Amino acid sequence: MGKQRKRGRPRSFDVDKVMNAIIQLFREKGYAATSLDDLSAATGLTRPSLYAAFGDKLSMYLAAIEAFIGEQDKMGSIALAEAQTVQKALEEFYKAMLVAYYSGTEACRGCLLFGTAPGATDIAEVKGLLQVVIKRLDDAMIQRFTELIGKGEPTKVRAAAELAANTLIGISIRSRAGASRWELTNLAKRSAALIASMLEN
Amino acid sequence: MGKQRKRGRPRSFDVDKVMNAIIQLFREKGYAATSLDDLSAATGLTRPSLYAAFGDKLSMYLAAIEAFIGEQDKMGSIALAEAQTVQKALEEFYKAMLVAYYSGTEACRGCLLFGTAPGATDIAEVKGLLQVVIKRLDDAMIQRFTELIGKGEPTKVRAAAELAANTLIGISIRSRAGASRWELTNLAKRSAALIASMLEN
DNA sequence: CCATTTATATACTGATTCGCATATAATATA
DNA sequence: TATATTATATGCGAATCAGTATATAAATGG
Repeated sequence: MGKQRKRGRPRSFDVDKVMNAIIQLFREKGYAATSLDDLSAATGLTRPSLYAAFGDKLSMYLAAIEAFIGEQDKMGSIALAEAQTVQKALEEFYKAMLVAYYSGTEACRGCLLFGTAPGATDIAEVKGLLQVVIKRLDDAMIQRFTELIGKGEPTKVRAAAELAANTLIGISIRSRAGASRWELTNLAKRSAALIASMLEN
Repeated sequence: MGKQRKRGRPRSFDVDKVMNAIIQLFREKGYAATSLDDLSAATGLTRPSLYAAFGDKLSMYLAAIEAFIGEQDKMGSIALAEAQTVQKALEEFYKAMLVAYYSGTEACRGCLLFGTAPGATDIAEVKGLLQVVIKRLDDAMIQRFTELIGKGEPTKVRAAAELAANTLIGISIRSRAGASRWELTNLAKRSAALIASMLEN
């Protein structure tokens, strides 16, 4: 059950490569300011081809977010799971996120979701997606913290998890404001150390 | 030196009221998705009147940010200055911010700057303004913390200040994702308590 | 070789975009 | 009252927007 050729004319492009170009463009200009002509130019595909492959503009944006966040989730989960102290786990987690945030050109920085979705929350699907991802981030932090320190005060663990999650959001926004990778790497280290120290006593 | 009438035909509208309507609209839909027709409809002014009073669309957006942030800065400074412990100062600070974040209709929530500017950083002025405000926020936190606790470890104070600043950014984004005011008030209290406790030892 | 199926290319549509040109209205000054 | 000055109203215009209709190309199945 490999990939037996489908019936009609085959695609002349690589879907993943094109999706990556779409991600970069939305990441650079946000949802509303990105036109289908921009997307067409950046991908080398005509508008009808884009429609056939990804649907309308909103569908493309949502798909781009899913793809971007899916990759981030994967990398983040690995980083959190492998490290065996809270400090190290957070350090590695932020480091993994920063890899993506500083990929591509200087014009597109930060997280596609945290960077551009808050400016498009008038679209219900975007607002919902943002909410879901934040919730998942909070939960992931709470879960890993409790695994690593054993059951502490639940309120304290929750507060620390929220600080850790908000630190990621802050890093996203700061990267879009022009902060350097080095600067945010240091911020991440300071935050990781302080949050970890709070959970020790 | 009062307000002696100017020469020509007088304005038929209140500039502050109109600016407030502009703020609400940009806060709701972001920069790019807000059209001059939208602004015209929301303010009751014709496009030429808007242009005469506020310049082009970008100028209007930047002026709206300055007005919104100016008010936030004022309220935030008061809250930070009046409280005499780190925990109370942060609690009052976030509380003051949440007043503005949850003003207006349900459609427009959160901070005009943190909510919509990161999605418009392809415009240099917007990116610059975002950077400046974040820097000011960091500095304000560092300064007030050192005033309240006396000179502690500079790195620790800085880290705590960054956590406090990122907490505000996180609250902004969360409010746009649909979090309730009550929910974020509690998050703010938990964060304030934990950050304050870190500075005590 | 022909029919079917899928992808691409060209070109069009009707709506919306921002900004301005022109004309009119309302005020102060001379 | 006449003139200068500023604000508002109407409407234009060139560009861009998202989405699609039609025609052509490239593959498979029979």
